[in-house]
Amino acid sequence: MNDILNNLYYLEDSLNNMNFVKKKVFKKGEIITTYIAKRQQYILLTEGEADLIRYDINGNKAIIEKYFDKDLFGDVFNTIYTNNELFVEAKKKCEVLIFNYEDILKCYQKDIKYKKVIEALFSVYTDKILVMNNRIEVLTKRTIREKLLSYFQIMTSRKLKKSFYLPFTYTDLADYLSIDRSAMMRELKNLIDDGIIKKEAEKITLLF
Amino acid sequence: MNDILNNLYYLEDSLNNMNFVKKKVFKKGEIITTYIAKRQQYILLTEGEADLIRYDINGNKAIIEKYFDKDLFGDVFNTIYTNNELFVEAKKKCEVLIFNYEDILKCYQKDIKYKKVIEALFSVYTDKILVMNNRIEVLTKRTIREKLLSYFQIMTSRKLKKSFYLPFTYTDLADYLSIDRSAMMRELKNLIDDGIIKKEAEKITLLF
DNA sequence: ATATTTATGTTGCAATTGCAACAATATTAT
DNA sequence: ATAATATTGTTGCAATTGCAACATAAATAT
Repeated sequence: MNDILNNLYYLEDSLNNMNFVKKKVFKKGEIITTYIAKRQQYILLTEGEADLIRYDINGNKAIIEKYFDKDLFGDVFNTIYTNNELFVEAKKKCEVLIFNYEDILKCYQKDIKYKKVIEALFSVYTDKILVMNNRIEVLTKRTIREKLLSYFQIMTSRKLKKSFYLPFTYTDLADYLSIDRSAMMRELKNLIDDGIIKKEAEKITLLF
Repeated sequence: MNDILNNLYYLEDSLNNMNFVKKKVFKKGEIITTYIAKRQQYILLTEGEADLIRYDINGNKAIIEKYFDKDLFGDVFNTIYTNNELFVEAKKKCEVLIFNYEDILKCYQKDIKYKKVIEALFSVYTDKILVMNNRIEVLTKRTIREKLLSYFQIMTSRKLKKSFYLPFTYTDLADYLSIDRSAMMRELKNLIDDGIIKKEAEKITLLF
């Protein structure tokens, strides 16, 4: 994971020195970008917090992804074969670097020292794929219990310990697992009663 | 979609002319690669059919992905935070080209004409992400009916027509949607009875 | 041509899940 | 400090789903 972060810091530094990269600032509530037109645009969030939002056919708003410091997003990462509106909204004041695919490759052509920039971009793709693989792994589990355990195992397998802190609220966890919150709470209680997990506020410990 | 295919044909041609690319042939049933060690290896399946297989903790075998002509796979595309065994097994006689990430970047450093190779690789990543986005979109739907309709809409939104042919059996569709097959059949019947879809063998037509 | 395997279609029943509705905390805004 | 908002925790009940167990049809192997 540190590799990815290192790459992203390198990416930010490099981008700051490239003349085709635009720096922009958005206030809370402003739309940073939409994914209606495909324009192979990358946006690196250097500071702030933003949500990728989708409105479905029924007009229901859903938060698809959350972006924080050093997150890289753009239409290429969220192509989907539906015509739902997708856009990124600033949740706080946001500072971003905007650039596009063609310019990145051109800069590499001109100067071989930018190899690491290309590598950093590749690592972002790989990381997105990792995150999505994890999500699919969890979502393909049939029952709430299996979904929870699958998620817990992924969270603990990154490190040696059998415990971890939830990176978001229980309400959000239910959203992430795409299950009903109250049903999830009930199943968490079952897992505790069965001696399979321990739960102290946001800290989950696996007992197997 | 044709862009991606063009890119892949270009990739195959280019790879054939690169000295660090190894050509290999596997018989049916042989293991093409395992994903136990992370080695940034890419494998282009030039001919044949292969399955990405995972054994979970209970020893249950699951087919995670299916590969056909011109599919590119490798450990980078299937990183996940669990220690389940992952490997690719040839379902027919397979011809593959094996190469790795470092060599590809090196070759670009030496000769700028390989820009298109890098582009082709990027497009593979983007395509994988598209496929995964679609899968997640469908899997996050709560009910079987919503899952089916979401999948159908993705299938039809690629083209103007309201109908399409299932690319796999109904049994596999249930697996893809991660739902019980009989429950899915029942819900398909409901959708037909409600006049929402038409179903003729593998052909599905949306009536809305 | 026949046997074997795989896929489709159907149904009763039990288990799981989602929904609604609420109380109790905790967090954030003014 | 107080109000407003968001999160957590809980439960009865109805609806959906998965399971098991079939029959039938289609595809594949011998």
